[in-house]
Amino acid sequence: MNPSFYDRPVVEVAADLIGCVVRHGPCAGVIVESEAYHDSEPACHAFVGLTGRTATLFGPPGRAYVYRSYGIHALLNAVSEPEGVGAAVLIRALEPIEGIDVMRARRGLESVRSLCSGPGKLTQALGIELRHNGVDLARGPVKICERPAAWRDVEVSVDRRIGITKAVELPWRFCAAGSRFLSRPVRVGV
DNA sequence: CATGGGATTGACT
DNA sequence: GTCAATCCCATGC
Repeated sequence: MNPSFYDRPVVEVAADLIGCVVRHGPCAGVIVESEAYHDSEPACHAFVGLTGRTATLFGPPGRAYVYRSYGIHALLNAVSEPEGVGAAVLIRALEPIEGIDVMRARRGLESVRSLCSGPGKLTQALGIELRHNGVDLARGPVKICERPAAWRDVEVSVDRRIGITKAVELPWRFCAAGSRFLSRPVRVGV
């Protein structure tokens, strides 16, 4: 996927990434859940401005932003919008499609449904770590590729973001409608 | 230089 | 439902 794909409003990118494929080595999965973050709202790390931590977020679109959460988990984001704007799409869940036995070994689990059903889970399953911060998602080793044919016309549901304490009202969470591989169900009603 | 707060998960009541 | 694990980094003294 070209950098131009990411050089757009981050909310559009987040919605369009549903159905696309994340690859790392022998493992791959279809993105079924994503969230948008933008430096104009306080839930985004880039809200504090340009610092050592947020440099990747303000960098060129189409790179990976990987950071450690709660001291334990690595979370994968796709940097979006033009260079100079701090914005990224958090990849929150995948439907595993390749390298499932490798994922099982890394996660210590059998259930395919639980391998990638959360932002910390999918990085563990694919072997994505902090050292992948800044890699070009078009070149790898961590890559994001076009939607497979079966996902071309996937229906996307919208919801509020999960696990944040600020700007909770923004409807910036996107899910593949009806997917069984989400980190949490889509909230019905509002 | 010390401190505190997470874009989470899994284990346990 | 509750709660601890554990590390990076932004902030403030």
